[in-house]
Amino acid sequence: MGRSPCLEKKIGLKKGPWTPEEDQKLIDYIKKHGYGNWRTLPKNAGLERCGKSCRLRWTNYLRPDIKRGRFSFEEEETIIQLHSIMGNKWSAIAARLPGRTDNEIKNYWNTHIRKRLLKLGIDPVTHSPRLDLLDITSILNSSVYSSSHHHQENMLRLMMGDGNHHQPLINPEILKLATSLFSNSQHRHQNQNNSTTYEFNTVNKTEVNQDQTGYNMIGNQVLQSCFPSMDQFTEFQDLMPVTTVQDLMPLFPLNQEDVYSTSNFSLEPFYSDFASVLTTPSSSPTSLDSSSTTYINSSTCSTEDEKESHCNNFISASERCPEYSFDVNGFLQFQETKDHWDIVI
DNA sequence: AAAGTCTTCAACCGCCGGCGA
DNA sequence: CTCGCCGGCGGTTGAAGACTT
Repeated sequence: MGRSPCLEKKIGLKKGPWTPEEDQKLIDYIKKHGYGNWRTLPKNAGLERCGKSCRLRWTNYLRPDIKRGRFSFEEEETIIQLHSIMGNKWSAIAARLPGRTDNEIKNYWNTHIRKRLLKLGIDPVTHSPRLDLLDITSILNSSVYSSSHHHQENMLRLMMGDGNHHQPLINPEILKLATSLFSNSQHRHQNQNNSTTYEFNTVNKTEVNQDQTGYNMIGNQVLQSCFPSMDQFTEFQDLMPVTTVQDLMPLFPLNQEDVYSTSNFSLEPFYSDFASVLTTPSSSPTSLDSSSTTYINSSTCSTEDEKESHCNNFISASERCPEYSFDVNGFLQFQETKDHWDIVI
C-alpha cells in the first residue's frame, strides 16, 4: 500500500531547514499561481525540494493566516477538551483552532500539555485520573488526603445543600462537574506510608495575576486552574454556592510546594468529599477487611465527642437526603490509630 | 566559561484513503 | 478490479537553543 516516499530524494533534492531565499521563492510562486499540484510546484517555483516538503513548509509555516506565538489559556483548554473527545486527531483539532496547525498543536501537546497532565496524575490518553477514581475497587486501595475539620461540614453541604434555598447537591450535573474538577485539580503525591494521596491546594485570589495571554500567574509561575473554563466555574458556583468558593480562585501550582493556601478555609476537603461521593456506592455497604483497611476521604478526630459528632452528622445527612445517602448503619466505621480515629467509609 | 543535559519544534518518514486511468 | 499518483495524517527525529552543573 501507499507509495514510496518522495521520489525526488533519490535524485538529490535538498532536505533540512528552509532558507529565507527558499521561503521567498515559495511564497512568491504561491502568491502568483496559488497552490495545487505540489508535485510540479517546486520545479516551477525553482526550488530543489520535493513537493511534499513544499506543502509542509507552506501549511505549517508560511501560510499567511498562521497565528504564531504562545498558546493562550483558552486555546490550551480547547485542545484538552477536543483531545478528550477526538484523541490524537490533530488535524481535526486544528480545524477548530483558527490559525493553528496540526503540527503545532501536536508539538504543543507533546511538549507541554501531556507533561502537565501526567504531573497532575491524569492519563493524557484517557483524560482520567491515572488511578481510576470511578472504580471502587481501585479507590478502595488508596486513601484521599484530608485533615481539615471542615471536611464533614462540606460533606453535609454536598449531600443535602445548605438546608435553605439550595437543592440537595448530588445530581448528575454536579457529578459531571465534579468529575471534571477532580480530574483537573488533583495533585498526587506519596505520603509517609507510601500510599497514594491527593492534595488540593488553593491560593488567595489576590496573589494571582493574569498575563496577556490569559494565563493565571503567581510571579512567573503559571498556574493550572482546576476549572476547564470560566463558564464552568460560573456554572459550578450556580450549582454549588459555597461562599468561600466565591472568595477563592481554586488554582493549582505546577509545583505544589510553591504556593499554599493563605485562606482560613481550604477547598481541599471540599474536593475530597466530591471524590468520595463519586466513588462510594450509595447502597451496599462495603465489607471492610482489616487486613486491607481502606480509608476513603477519611477525616480524623481526636476525641470521642468529635467521633460521635461525625457519626451523627453522617446519619443526619443520610436521613435528610435519603435519595443519595450512604447506608450509614454498618457502613461508617472508625479506625483507631495512635492518636486519632479515622472515619472509614 | 565549558561541558553536559534537557527541551523545543520544524521537518521528515511511512502509511493511508481517494481518485482517475 | 488493479495500479499509480496525490494529498493528508500522525509518529518520530534531530538540530539548535536553553538550562544546569
